[in-house]
Amino acid sequence: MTPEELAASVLAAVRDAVAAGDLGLDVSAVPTEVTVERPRNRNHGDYATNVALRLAKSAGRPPRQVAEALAVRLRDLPGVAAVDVAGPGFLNVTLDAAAQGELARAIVTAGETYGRSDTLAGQRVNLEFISANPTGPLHLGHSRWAAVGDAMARVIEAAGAEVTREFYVNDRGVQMDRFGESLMAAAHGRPTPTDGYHGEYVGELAAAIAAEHPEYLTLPDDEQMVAFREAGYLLQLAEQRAVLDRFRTHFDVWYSERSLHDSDAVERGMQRLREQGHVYEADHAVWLRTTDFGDDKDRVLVKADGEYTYFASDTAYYVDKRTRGYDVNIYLLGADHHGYVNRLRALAACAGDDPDRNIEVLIGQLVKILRGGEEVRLSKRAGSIVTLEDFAEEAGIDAARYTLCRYPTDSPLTLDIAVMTARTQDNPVYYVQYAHARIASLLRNAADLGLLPDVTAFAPALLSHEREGALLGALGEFPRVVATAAELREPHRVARYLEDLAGTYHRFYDVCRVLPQGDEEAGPLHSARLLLCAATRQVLANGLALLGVDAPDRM
RNA sequence: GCCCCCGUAGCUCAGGGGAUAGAGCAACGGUUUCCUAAACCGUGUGUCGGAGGUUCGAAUCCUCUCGGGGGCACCA
Repeated sequence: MTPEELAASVLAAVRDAVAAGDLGLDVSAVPTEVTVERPRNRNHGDYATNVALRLAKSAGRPPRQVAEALAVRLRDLPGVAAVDVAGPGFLNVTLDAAAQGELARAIVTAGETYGRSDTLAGQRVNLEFISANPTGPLHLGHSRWAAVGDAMARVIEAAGAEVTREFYVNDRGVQMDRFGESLMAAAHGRPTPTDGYHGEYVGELAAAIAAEHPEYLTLPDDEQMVAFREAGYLLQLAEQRAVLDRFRTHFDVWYSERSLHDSDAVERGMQRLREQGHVYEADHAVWLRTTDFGDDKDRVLVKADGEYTYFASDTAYYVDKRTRGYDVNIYLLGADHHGYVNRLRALAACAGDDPDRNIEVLIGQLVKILRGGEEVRLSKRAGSIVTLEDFAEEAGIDAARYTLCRYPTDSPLTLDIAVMTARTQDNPVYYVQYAHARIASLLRNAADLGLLPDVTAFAPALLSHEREGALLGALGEFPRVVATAAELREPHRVARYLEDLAGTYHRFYDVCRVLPQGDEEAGPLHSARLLLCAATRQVLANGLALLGVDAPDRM
């Protein structure tokens, strides 16, 4: 029996009790769902629900009395061994071993689909992340979004939504020109202009472009800057894609800011806002009255000189996403962009949308990096940067992705490069991967003995050991963990769950011998445990896949 | 000045109203004739920054406050 099935049964018991008049409640007071959780303390049964405590007030009865009325009904359920009323009014449910053990069969049968749900079914989600300027290499800050954003996309998909991963290419504006000027200066051996880009990559890029196109060097300055800018842009963009590709983060859409302007998307976006009545002119500029929706000041769309602002691009881009049919538009931004939250939400409202439903701006705190106890500053312009490429190579892709994914993004992350690289054996990713490899090895050994996990010849009631119960309980949590991670946009929950599951497995393994020893004949318990191991391997693999981390068969 | 994030064990951090607040690391000690010891077991630590409030119940929600970090543009 899965926790979901039990929750449904508890809900049915509530309905039944209400219908029978046992709770003094009207049918309308029946909750739409009840929570069934695994108590930390095993003395509190396999599952516990607080539904009686929640209903007590409106029922006007002591919680324990409500609980008793429900307990009577739950005790009759097939698979339920015991129901106790405990503490202030908790219902503690103990399953019989067979009902619990059935889960192993269900998981092995479901295979790669175990953990998926329809929690977010029907939603079309656009998930935008990284969106770095194509003016330099991706750095460690981008790495966090590369890992988290990709995992988030996988998790949301697992919950049944349709997800488009999108990278917005900021290929227009002043920064691009500064980039072009910096390349041109470097190609001539001149010092980097004020506000230009530093760093070795600028010189390397300039040299590569000059070698490929020596004729650029004799162009008039204006044309030359453009030539260098465009060549540098294409090279940088290609490099970013290649680096992300190796990091296993793939985008469905690379959306160019220029293309917004080349099409009539910007004008269409403006039109949409005008129709909604939030656009006005003042001081020769065109403004959007974002203060109508909680922004602390209005924003300029068209500057007095007639140029569109970056915010105008944002507006057009948002409207374009909506036009492409995305109900939920998620922006994963760094903390340095947190000032954008209100204006983006206001923008959605100005476009006539619901900012609580159509747009979600998630702010991720920045990553600090320590090297030798000193903070390494990250800046494309400063030149002293840890690139995504270097980081992934130094730490390994699995360790890099996993480490970046296992923390909530609203907490600042401090990574010591030395810890990531020199002490990799302490990294939780290896703990989880090791559990997978251990089971894979066990399954190989079993196959050598002619034993294969078999869902047809499976005796679930034999899985009655305490550690088997703990393991089954942990396995049953997986679908809810994934669904919650998807709803809250918190993929780190999957990582934390896997660490817990790996530990639970290791403790099971330590006590419960799976394969026959010596000349011992293989019996039903061996088979049952083997299937339990196969189920665990499946969940570990499914979970690691959600994080984009390998599940190795050997370590 | 206004806004956002954080404050939990010696360190790094989990804990989206539930029962006695957890894990890893670090320290000390133990476990292997047989399935991967990258594992497991044991020993100790907490004014959950502080003060109020909400309620059957608060680390969790609300208000205030202290401390740390980040952000404010007709820049991108």
